[in-house]
This record gives sequence, structure tokens and C-alpha cells, in this order.
Amino acid sequence: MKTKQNTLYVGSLAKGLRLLRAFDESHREMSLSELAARTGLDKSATQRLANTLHIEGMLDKDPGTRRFRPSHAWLEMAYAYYWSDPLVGQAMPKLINLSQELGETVNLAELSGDHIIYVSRLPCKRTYFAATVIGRRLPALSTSAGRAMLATLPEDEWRAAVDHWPIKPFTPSTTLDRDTIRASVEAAVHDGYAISKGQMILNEMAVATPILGPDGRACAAVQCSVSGHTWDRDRIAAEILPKLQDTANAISPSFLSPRGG
Amino acid sequence: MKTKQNTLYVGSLAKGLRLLRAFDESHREMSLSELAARTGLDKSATQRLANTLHIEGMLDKDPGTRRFRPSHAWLEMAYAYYWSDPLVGQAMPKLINLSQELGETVNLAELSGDHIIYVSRLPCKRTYFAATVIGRRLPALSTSAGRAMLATLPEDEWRAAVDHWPIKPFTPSTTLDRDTIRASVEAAVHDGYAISKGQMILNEMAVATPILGPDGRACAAVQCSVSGHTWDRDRIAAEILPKLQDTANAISPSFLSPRGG
DNA sequence: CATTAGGTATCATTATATAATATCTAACGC
DNA sequence: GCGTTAGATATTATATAATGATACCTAATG
Repeated sequence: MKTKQNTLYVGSLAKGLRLLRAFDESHREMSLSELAARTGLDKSATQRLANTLHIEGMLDKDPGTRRFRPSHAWLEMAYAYYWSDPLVGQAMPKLINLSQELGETVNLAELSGDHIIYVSRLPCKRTYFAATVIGRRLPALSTSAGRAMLATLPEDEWRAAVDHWPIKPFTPSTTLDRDTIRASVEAAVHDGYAISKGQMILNEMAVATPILGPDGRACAAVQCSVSGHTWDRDRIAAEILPKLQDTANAISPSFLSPRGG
Repeated sequence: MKTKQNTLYVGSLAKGLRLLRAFDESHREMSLSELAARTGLDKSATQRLANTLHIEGMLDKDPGTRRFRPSHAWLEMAYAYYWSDPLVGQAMPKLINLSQELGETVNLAELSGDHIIYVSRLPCKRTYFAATVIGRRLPALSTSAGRAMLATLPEDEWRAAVDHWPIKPFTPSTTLDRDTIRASVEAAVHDGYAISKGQMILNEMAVATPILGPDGRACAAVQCSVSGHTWDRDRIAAEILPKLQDTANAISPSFLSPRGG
């Protein structure tokens, strides 16, 4: 913690947050030692911080195993987030309508650095658990929503993003070649929407249209996931796209400002 | 902070959490002074803590207005929670099926102290925003899910709860009389499910069945919300209840342990 | 242009977090 | 049944790092 030598920086708070962030899909509950190992904090610090988080109701502790895990308070944070993001309230009723009309899974995604994050999900078909969970972050370049949003940015910006933003393989068919991704974004610039196949789940197809902010830059995207076994690009463009675009346009409100740090 | 004189308690971390918890449905973004006023912390402390939270990515700061609001990290916390709660993964596919079969809004609720908390929500009909947001906490006694869960506890426990747990009015028809609530829980003990009307939203009806843990105590409930204009108790019992109970039973896994502090 | 409310920066002081160590607990092997 | 060990919990002297008062900006407002 020698790097953050700033009197406006409270190290203990930052360390506490590190404990919270240590939990993810592959670290669902942890013992004191595991927490210490994973955060890089020493045993004593971990003990004090975890204890504080427990007393304050942020971590549940199994009395038997003494292992810690996220408490209900973590869901309450999502609750507060939803009220703070003006886009969600605007979008929710329209997304519900859309999912009912299509009978297919509909998602709302926002740009979060070089990733997209799923803000709202309305699953209609049985699917992988990971595809139903809000708060999931994925590399923007590997998603239809990310490409659709990028396509609304000035050309130099999106080209820089295609060149530098992270990519990683999720399925054998995840596109790792940046030229292919560039072509996909180019198409999205031209068409106003993006379609992808098998990027996150084998044989899953996704189509996304941007929700434009007042400056013409996308602040979010409406996305629809369907099975590649029963759908192809043409049918998606014919049957899903029109309603998807109507929904995205209906959400785009001129008074909304993009989120920023 | 003189009360928590415990060497295993890190005051700065606890104060930071107070800032986070200051945000809710009626405090969606706050200035430094508002945060200080609302948390009771002095200006300097608020400044340092808010700054730390901002640097660590937990609070977004509008460059123009200098106001703070929850960041995407708050959604990532929900993401981690979902993976940590074994019930959710178990329930999700079954809840999706149920909502598709019924064509009505389906929720998964857990007991959280004397409140219930909505863990998963699958809205099918346009409704109030508050009725679509996960992480919402409501007094257990005022909800069908809470009553259905209470009814699975030993008699002395649920009677004590009916006598002492908090109630507050949400609509003109919210039940404030504990005798009426007691009768409702008694019915749920007998029937194995609970139906309520107009507790949270005028003319909204809800039906809930408990998900039983290995000890016979409910750890959660599956709940369905419908409009009181088109549904009545008999039709709910005839058309919704059977599928609701099947779903709840299919979720109840003997190996799951209830969450606890 | 003066006023002021609110945000930002500084700094001496000591309260408060630290990390090393010791103690307790329960699971495991022999 | 006993010894061993890994892990959780408690204690304490020490100095770091948080504190809060104050002063300085900045940008609205009349």
C-alpha cells in the first residue's frame, strides 16, 4: 500500500473492499486462510477485516465450517444500483414487453470500460446459469452488444478499441482474430445492429441494437439470445430485429447522460 | 465509534460501508455534503472515504456535478452473490419454466431476518418498477412468501414472529392487524401455501409456496404475482397453485443448508 | 462584482490499525 | 486414546495511518 500515498486515501477501507471482491463464480465461499491467500493480505489483517465485514452484515459466516460468503446485503447493493441508473427504470417495461412478444431471452447491457455488463436479464428459455445472472462482465469485443455499441462511436475510437481491448476464448468458436472482429463492427456501423454466433456459448446466437445517448454515442444495448439450431441470420434479421430496434429506440432518451468515472 | 471497542473491528471500513448503504431508492446520487449529512460522518471523513471508494471503483463521480452514485461494481456484487447461493442455481431453470407455463410474474424470495428479500424475479407483465427489482426487502409479515415460510417453522417460533416482527403500511389495504396476519399464517400452516391481496400494490394478488430445507424449515419461497382484476383466490388455487407447488418441491434439495450469520 | 455554499487540499496530533505472537479448537493419523 | 497439525481466535506493544480542524479554491447566485 505504499503506492497510494495520498492523505485522501483510506487504506483499511480499500483492503476491506479487496476481501469483498475476492468472491466470484469460482470462489463462492472462503475460509480465513483462503481469503488471506487470495487477497494477499496477512492473516491478522484478514481476520480483522473479515470480522468487521461480518459484524456489519456484509459477510455471512457458517457457524460450523467458519467459512465466509456474500450476504443478502450484496443483493441490496444491486437494488440501490437499479434505482440509481436512470436507464433501467426507463427500459424495464419495454424489455418485458419485448421478451413477451419474442418469447426469447432479452438482455440489457451497458459498456463498462472495455467490457460489457449485463444490467437486466429476462430469460425465457432454459439455458446455462451464467447466461441468466445479472452483473456478468464480458469482453465487449466478443459480444454482439459490445460491437453494436462500439459501432456508434467515432471511427478512430472504435478502431482503437478493436485493436487493443481484451479478448479471451470462451468456446472453441470464440473469435480471437481482430480482423474478423473489425469486419463485424464495420458491418454494425453500416447496419445499425450486430449479430454474433457461438461467442460465449456453443451454437448460441445473439443480436443487439444500441441505445443512443444524447451525444449519439451508445450508452447501452438491447440484446436477444437465441439458439443457433433453430435460428439463422436471415430469420433473426426478419423476425427479431424490427422489434428489437423499436425497443431500443423507445428507450433512448435524450436527457440521459452516460455513466462515467 | 466508542461503542465498538474491539481490536478486531476496523472502524474505517465500517464507516466506508455506511457510505455505501446511504444509497437507496430515494437517495440515488449524492453530493459530498449530502453524504456527510446522511451518514452522520464529518466532512473530512466523508471526503476521504468517498474518495477512496471512488478510486477503488465503487462509486462513480459525475465530473460536472461532483455527485456520487453506485457504480457497476454494485452489480458485480450481486453476480458474486448469485454464485454463492446454492439455491439460486438450483431454482433458476425451474423458475424460468414456471414463468413460461403460467405467463405470470414469478419470484424467488428468501428470509432475511424479519424481512423477505427477492433473490430472483422473472417479470412477465408490465408492472411497477419496484416490483421488478431484485434485492428488494419487505416485511415478511406483509408478504405471501413471508407467511408461507413462517408457516413451516415450529408453532412457538412463528407465533412469536407474528407478535413482534415489523409491519408497515404500503397501500391503504396493507394488513396492520396482527390477528388477521395470525389467521393468514394459520391457514398457511394448514394449506401449505399463502395467498395475499393488495399488501404491497393495490389490487395485486400474490401466492407463495415454501421451499423446504433438510430440517423441514423453509429456506425460501416461490411466489407468483397476478392482478386482482382478473384473478380471485379460487382460480389462483386451481390454476396457479399446482404448478407453483411442483416447482417449489422440485427445488427443495435435502443437501442445502439454510443461510445463517 | 460581492457573496456564499460546497468542494478540495494541508497538516499536526494521536487514536487506531498493525503484525507478531500466543492460545484455543477440532480434525486426522497412528 | 494420544500426539500432531492446521486453522481459527485472542492479545499486545508499536508506529503507521486515519483524523478533524482549518484554510484554500471554485463556481454558482443575486
